[in-house]
Amino acid sequence: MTDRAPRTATLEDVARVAGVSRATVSRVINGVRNVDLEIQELVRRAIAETGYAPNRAARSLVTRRAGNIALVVSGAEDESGYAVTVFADPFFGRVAAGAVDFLRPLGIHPLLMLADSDQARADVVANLRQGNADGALVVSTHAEDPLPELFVRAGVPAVLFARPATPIPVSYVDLAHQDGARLAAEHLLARGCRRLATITGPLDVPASQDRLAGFRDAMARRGHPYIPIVEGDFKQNGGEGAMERLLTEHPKLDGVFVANDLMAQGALLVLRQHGRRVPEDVAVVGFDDSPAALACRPQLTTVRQPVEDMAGEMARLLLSHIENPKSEPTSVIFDPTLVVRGSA
Amino acid sequence: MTDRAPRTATLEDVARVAGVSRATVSRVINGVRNVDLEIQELVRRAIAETGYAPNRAARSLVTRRAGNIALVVSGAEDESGYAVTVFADPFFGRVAAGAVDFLRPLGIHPLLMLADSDQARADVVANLRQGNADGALVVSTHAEDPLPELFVRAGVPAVLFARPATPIPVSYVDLAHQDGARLAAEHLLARGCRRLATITGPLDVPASQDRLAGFRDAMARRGHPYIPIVEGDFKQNGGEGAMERLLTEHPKLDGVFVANDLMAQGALLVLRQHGRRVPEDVAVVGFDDSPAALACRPQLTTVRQPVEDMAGEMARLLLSHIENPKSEPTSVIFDPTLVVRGSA
DNA sequence: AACACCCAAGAGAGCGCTCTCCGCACCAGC
DNA sequence: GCTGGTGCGGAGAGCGCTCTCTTGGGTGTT
Repeated sequence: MTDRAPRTATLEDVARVAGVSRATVSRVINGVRNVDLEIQELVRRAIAETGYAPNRAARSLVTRRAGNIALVVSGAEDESGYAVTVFADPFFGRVAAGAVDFLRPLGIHPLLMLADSDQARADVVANLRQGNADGALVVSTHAEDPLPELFVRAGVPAVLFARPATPIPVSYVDLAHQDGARLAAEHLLARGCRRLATITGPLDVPASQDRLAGFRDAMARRGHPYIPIVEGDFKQNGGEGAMERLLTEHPKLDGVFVANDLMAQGALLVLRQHGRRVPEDVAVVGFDDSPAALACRPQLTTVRQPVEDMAGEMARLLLSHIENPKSEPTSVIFDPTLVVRGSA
Repeated sequence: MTDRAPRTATLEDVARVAGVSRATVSRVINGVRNVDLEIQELVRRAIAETGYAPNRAARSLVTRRAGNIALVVSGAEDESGYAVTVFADPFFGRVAAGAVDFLRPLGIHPLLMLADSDQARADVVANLRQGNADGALVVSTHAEDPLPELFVRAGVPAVLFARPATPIPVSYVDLAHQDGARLAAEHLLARGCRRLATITGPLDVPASQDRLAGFRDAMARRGHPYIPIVEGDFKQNGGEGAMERLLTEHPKLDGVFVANDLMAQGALLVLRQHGRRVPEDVAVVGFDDSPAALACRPQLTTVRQPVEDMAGEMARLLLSHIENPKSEPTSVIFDPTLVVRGSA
């Protein structure tokens, strides 16, 4: 090669310029231990002069730390050609935002990975085993996601969003879904609704089960043992279909608890089409407090899930597991709050 | 340390098990050059047996390639505490999806970075210089973003989404915004609208300027030299405000071209509040074909921007620049299409 | 004044890989 | 039978860093 690039400065170069040893430069860069203040200044000047930037690969090689973590979305393959629906989902955006907010001050950036097939999951695990990231934040789009198990088996530190459907020894953060559903139930009853129904999420997902159980339980305690339910899919379309059915089967209902905002948005649309005023004729409470809640008219009263904080906590847990690999799995459960807006 | 972990297998271990040299194992792993088929099989077996996973740091150290690329969102600081609004924006989600779709088959994962302050931008550049990623995909949320310039100066390969406001020698992909606006204009005129107006994006953004220019130009050519405009901010709220103003100042308008779907969604809401039927009284055309377009009622007729394909092309360009560092900057301009739905 | 002690700084090994350089074996050509 | 080419595999350097070990000089104690 005749025209090799002007090789970027190394520790050695800085050391030479500063007139000290490589080890000393390393020490001031990593802020460790007794280095004379004058020499520190000397080194710093040499770093500036040479435009030195430490080589992460070399560092990683010896520290056995990548300094990156993975943010993995795992689930079934999307029917559309693109991964669109996952990443464009504001829920995922909130997770990413929460993780980034927590990690950025630490100089850590998440690697975005999509694991929507067994092959992809194997690739992701291999990638982590190769040391491309020190651990993984996992968001599963479906119940029974095999990825967490794979991570556990490979000894890769991982933290999940939401309790796994099958218990495995892995840390996770979650929401007190039942409490959230209770909040919704109490609010609907308090505003005078008496003929209530609920649109649930996919019932193989623990979160859906919990929200349903919490709602039923709260209603039962208050003298409403029977609550009509329709199972949805957490998407707007599903919410529309479910609301149609509910309206057909229970035309006189006056309140609905919808297990997430996207479906609630659909439900609102259908209610309006059928000439029902919200909240006068039918009150609607959603779940999540996603951006969609604000795009609805009336704006959605909803159970807020502090997704960003939860994602931040995931990152915190992951880092501590990376730091201390033999620590026991933990879980952190967050409390939901009710955000009252126009729909109920 | 008494209880050191059972050190993960290295090339050396595989070589020993297979009874060959380290170099040979490396050759079969990287699929290079003449290795006897029998020996290949031997090595593969040894790899499986030892559960070997190559160490990326070691490889990166010698190849001088991270095998990662950065996906950077650069712009002004968010007023909310969280990075929420950026990542929860479906537009960003589509970019991420398009990039991931293109990169995943290549075994490359994007590093998610947020650069919302000068400090953060400096950190991002430093991170790239350290070799944490081989190049950057840049999405700027505002015009005059200083990040691209920083990358160019640091010699970091970068590809931008959208033409930079100030010309700099860097590759980018973009949309033929003017053509898109023309499509909207022609459609509105074709359906009989005669009193048209437009809600623009922030006018310091080239895309906004182009959409406005394209719309005005197309209208002028068809005998409508004057078009009322209101400047928006690309957000739903802004769209609502702008529509209010438009309705006040031009109560008889019968068609609006809104520079993005989010604002169009807001405009639709306001039109309904004011008792205008869409599309009968006022026809509305949006821009982007974002998921919001489907959440509107009526669903939004909009100019589709093939964001996923554009992001994929960004990744392709970036990879080729990484491959061939002295290649000239290029740009690729995509064509918009009109998606006709209910609103116009 | 002699010794122990401590702390700052250097020397040097080594992390796991790639890749160039070589050597060896085999074959064709004269 | 010798030379030259070719194809396969090994040896070994070296990527840039961290970190242990060691050295040397200053300080404190008796």
